[in-house]
Amino acid sequence: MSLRSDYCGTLRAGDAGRRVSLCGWAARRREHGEHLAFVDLRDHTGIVQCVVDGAHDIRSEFVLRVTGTVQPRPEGTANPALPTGEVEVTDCAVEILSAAAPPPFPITDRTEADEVLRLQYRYLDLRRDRMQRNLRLRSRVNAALRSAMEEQGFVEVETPMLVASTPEGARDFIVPSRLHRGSFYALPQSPQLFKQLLMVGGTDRYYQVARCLRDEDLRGNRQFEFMQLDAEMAFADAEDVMASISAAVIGTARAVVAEPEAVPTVVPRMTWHDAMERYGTDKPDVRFGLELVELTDVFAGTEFKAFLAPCVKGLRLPGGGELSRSRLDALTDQAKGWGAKGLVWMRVGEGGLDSPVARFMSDDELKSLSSRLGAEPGDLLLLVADERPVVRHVLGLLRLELGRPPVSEGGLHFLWVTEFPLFEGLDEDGRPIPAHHPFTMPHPEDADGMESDPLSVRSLAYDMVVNGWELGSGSERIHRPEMQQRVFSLLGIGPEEAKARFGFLLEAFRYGAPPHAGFAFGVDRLVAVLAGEESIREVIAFPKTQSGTDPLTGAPTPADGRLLAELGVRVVPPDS
RNA sequence: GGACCUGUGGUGCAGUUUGGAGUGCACGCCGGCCUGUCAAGCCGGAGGUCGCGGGUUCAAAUCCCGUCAGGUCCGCCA
Repeated sequence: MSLRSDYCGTLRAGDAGRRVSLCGWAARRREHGEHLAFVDLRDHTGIVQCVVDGAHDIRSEFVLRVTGTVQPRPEGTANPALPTGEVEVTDCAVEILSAAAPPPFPITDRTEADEVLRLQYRYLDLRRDRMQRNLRLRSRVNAALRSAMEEQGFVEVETPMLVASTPEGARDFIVPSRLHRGSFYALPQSPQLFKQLLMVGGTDRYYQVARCLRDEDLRGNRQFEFMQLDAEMAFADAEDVMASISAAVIGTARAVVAEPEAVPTVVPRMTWHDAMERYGTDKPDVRFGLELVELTDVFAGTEFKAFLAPCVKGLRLPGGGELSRSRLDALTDQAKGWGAKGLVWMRVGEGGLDSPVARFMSDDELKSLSSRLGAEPGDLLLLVADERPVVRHVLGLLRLELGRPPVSEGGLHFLWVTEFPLFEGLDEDGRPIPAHHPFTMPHPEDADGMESDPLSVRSLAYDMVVNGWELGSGSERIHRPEMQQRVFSLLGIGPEEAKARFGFLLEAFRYGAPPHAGFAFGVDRLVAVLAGEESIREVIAFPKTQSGTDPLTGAPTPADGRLLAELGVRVVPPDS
């Protein structure tokens, strides 16, 4: 007989009478004297109660094989809290497969141990229901994504991990070459250039569940290494890509969530401009209101000097009049930290607005700002005046601070943000800075003004957002040398530099590049949102801490001196 | 690079504002009792560098300075 006949959590009343062999960990032990004890045996499917004659040698987390008979529990002893609660395993022979030291923290979802401790003993942390659920959800998401892409005729092609460093974008992780001393590989930030080469290579529809690496500061939803569903389509435009990606993401979400019918079938769209004006961010969380309201015109001729600014916006927090003065001061400090010169707050009372600055404003101004914001007694109004980008940024962050629900609440609100600007600003030399990468196609309606008014040119780039998280982004690519040349010259990239940086791609494009467009989105983030987790660390088996260390393995570690010598690498010690 | 929060037996917390004996709660651990429990119960016990270093003080978990680790966020992430 094999070690195991059934999984612990699967036994039901219908199994009564069966002789079974179960394997798992001793989750709990309840002794009732020498000859009766209950052992809760746990595996990834759940827990089942085993009735044993003496359990004194069994300790928490011992690995057991229990052979016994499934029986209905005696009248009145069923446990409705357990899926297996109507049965128990009796007449048990218990075999201790492995003893176990007491775990450093309880293996239960009931309490949450410190995260460093969890990471240090990740193999114990992973035994918990929550983590098993998350790992299995992730596996199903990967499978569903792959099958959605395959069904649409996409072909998975693997691209190299050791690639040439290109100076754009994030900081590269680099790997020294032993055979070419002094030269380095970079680990890929994304397969961007390779997938465009695959388009030239006639692949037509490419996808890859690809590991990407970026040496930038970590966050709750950012790790050094992360997984992207990367895709590119030949003879396709932005619409084709958005349709394919929407189908894959919606299909996947519906395949794995508890209530598939609650997942919207269509992904709504919002322009970048709308998102910035109404939500102050390019990844709006549309699950709640608190939208930003335009007030610039209200204060066009105001006596209140601070509001004689290029932009004034406000938001209304219903019922926010309750906020204490110290909380308002804290919000003001926060707003200043985010770059605002100040924050104007107004409590809406029955008789009017209560605010330290109300007396500097005319009755007309107070009246129109109230009606514009829809102020009701008991509300709090928050106003910021500054350059437009600052106002959006600060109020956008305040909005999240005051209203953002946990990521698991309010359902899944997917959103396409479209018509991103091609350039995000000007550098010191007055040259435009690309918002995406330099192969992004300008919006055809705006391309004429590219040289005269670059900052007003939209691009054919689009982001997918869910519940305020940027899931991923993509664009239609430039495939014609003339257009690529125009963008490069705007960016001040001469032919020599272009050749040095992307020569192989430009060379490839000389040999017949199909029009193409693509997308890439973060699988870790999608899984986290689907799992209702605020941090992608909860859906990664072995993540790193915010400072990029792994408490389990101790990575990163100093390199062996002989190895360094072989690579021709010398370490400069940190300043002492 | 910056702001804020956290660090107290194995675990999760309280104690820190207003300095006065390592004081408390729950879990776990060890031993004993217990034949229907299921977060079992009862009795007993062990277990502490209050993150670390310095300072103030008669006296520091508590106040001050520094530092380390972790987290959240801003910057950064084409």
